[in-house]
Amino acid sequence: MKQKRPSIKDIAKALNVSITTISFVLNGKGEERKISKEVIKKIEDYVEEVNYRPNQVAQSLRTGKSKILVFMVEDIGNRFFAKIARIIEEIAYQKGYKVLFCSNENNDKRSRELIRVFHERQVDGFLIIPSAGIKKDIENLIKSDIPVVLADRYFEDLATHQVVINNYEAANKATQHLIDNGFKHPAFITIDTQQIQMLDRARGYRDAVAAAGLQSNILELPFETIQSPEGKQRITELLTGSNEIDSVFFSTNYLTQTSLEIIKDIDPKLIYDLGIVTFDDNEFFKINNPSITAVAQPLQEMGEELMRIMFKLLKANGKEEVPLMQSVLHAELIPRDSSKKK
Amino acid sequence: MKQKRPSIKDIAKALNVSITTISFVLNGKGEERKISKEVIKKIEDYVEEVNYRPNQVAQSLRTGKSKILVFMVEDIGNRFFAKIARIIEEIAYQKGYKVLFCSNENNDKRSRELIRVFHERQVDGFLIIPSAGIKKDIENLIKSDIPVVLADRYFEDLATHQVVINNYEAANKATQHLIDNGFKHPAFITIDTQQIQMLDRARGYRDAVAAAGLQSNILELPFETIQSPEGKQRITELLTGSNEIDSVFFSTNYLTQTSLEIIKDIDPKLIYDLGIVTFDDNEFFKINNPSITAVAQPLQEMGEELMRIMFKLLKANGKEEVPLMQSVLHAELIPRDSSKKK
DNA sequence: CATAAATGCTAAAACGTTTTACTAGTTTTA
DNA sequence: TAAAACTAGTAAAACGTTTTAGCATTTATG
Repeated sequence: MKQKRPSIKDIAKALNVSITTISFVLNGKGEERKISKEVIKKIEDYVEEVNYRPNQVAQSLRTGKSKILVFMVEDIGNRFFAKIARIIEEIAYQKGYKVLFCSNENNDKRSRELIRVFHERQVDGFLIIPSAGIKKDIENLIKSDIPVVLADRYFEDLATHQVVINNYEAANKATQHLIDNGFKHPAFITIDTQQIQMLDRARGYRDAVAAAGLQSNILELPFETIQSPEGKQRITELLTGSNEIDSVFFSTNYLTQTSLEIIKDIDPKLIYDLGIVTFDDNEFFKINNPSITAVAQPLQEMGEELMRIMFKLLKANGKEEVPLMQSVLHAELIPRDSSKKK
Repeated sequence: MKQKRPSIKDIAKALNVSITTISFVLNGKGEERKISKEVIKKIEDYVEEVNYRPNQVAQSLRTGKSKILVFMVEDIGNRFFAKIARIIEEIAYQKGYKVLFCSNENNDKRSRELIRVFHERQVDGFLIIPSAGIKKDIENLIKSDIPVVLADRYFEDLATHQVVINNYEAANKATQHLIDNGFKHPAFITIDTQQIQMLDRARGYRDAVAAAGLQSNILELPFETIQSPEGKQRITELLTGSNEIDSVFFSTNYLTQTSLEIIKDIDPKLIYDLGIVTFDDNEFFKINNPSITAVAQPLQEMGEELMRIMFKLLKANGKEEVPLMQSVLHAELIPRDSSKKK
């Protein structure tokens, strides 16, 4: 038979003390509240014996804290986000927090909905990789005094705690790397978005080709079309068209993935001729033939930094004013075979 | 200024009705409880106006339901689990449930800890990819009348609701496929575990080589050593040793990943000679040179089936007896270049 | 020796819901 | 026309905690 978990009340009855006393003891305030050693011992022993665990829902209702954080990403099925998620989970658990993950599909409506739902659920903090159009919502969230840390991207003229990488510099170097290796016509394939990290990467590319006196060649694909025939068509056109592209820099992992497929479809040998650099590293890029040069984001560091900031905010507890915490981490170019001039 | 969210009590005061009435109306019991049209309208309008949202924590405390499910996997950073997670998340959200993901690292102690923590948090159901030694804990969990569905693996002589694939058959066919393609010495690399899905895969392999009158050659690596020099050493030995291995069947994705690296290290050309088949597909296997033959698990279907069962259990609500629901889905062999005899 | 302070505890309110049991008035039934 | 049944609600308990305010005793202080 399923038997009810003991509550603080049951313990009180069994030990003939008040629930107040028990609560104090359980929360380590026994000494402070001058509860005698014997009573403390008695309570602790009994709690141990019946394996009492406080009901966290009741605690949440009373204290307004849930010990739950939310990590909102584009797609938890995507390696980049999943890896960070794993790191965040680990750190959170060590501190007694749980993490709810959710995917916004880069969609503003969905982001809004998710923020609303979790706000209602009294989560203690938000770690958000925001879609482009939810600046207002983020602002409101922050106004309601709940800890919010943005990752990967941010909003211009909205002061937020955030952890990003040096996108401009990294993209600039990556393009430079292609140029240094003798490529004369590096193209840039990216998604059509106003997200700042993508704009920065594009700027990095443009400045690098301009500095080298080369011509810039950018293909911007709408997010939705990437997997579609239309998107594939446009990539194919760029690669086989009349302009003499000799190398490509991809702004993000899923573009690379799709494009590598297309490149293989066009001609299995093409990949040996084309210079390739991609944003976001992947175990398989190392294995691939040829191995793929990548800009590796410091996932571990990003997760740690995000949580460091989050815990600072949680500690401050909306009481004291905290200075803005904004970290810019460094992504590292990992040169491999795909960017060597053949 | 941060202002308190309105509670049901505030509404009651504003409209001069009782909180009971409001609760009934909000829960769609207005008609049933004979609340007049006017009052219903009045309440609904006001609720809309002040954008009232019930406090879910309070609801949980009162009803004992949290509308939160847990999906426990080995490692949420692993593609296989992350993809299923995404599918589960999607279905859950549609039904108003949230999903907490957690990684047990294939570790019993950690699994236990996680189960305990979430049980305390009153989650409504568990979707679990269990580590090998937590049979007892799963049993207890089920006894406490909370919905539990296992995925990917199960326990012998413990009747659980579960969704698995036809591991034996799939492994058998995969090995057969190598043999059919002319490989005479297929090896099997797997992890050293008592997990049933791995044992089934091993059986599938053994039976296939035996049926063909070939010799079986199995390398079992402890889970912890896979990324370590020791593990790499043993894989290297198998591949370069005196026994004339001409092909390998990998039992799981992370083994393949590590091994492909090793193969590349041994000799970049080796991969073109070696026959390779792996369990678990990956976007990059299609792209790889040569493309890698894989046994693809039906992720979408697995997620859907898991949730179908979970919702059945949630609906039954521990009241009515539900028949055991056990699904065996079919993994599909996707032949690619790596298993063609050269 | 009277008062003040410290000691060791407890009663009860509060968090925001759901739900059971009830009520006062109106309508129907026999 | 008295009793039964219905209508349109409401009061209050309960879920399991935390926390404020307070209450007897005992000990210290002047």
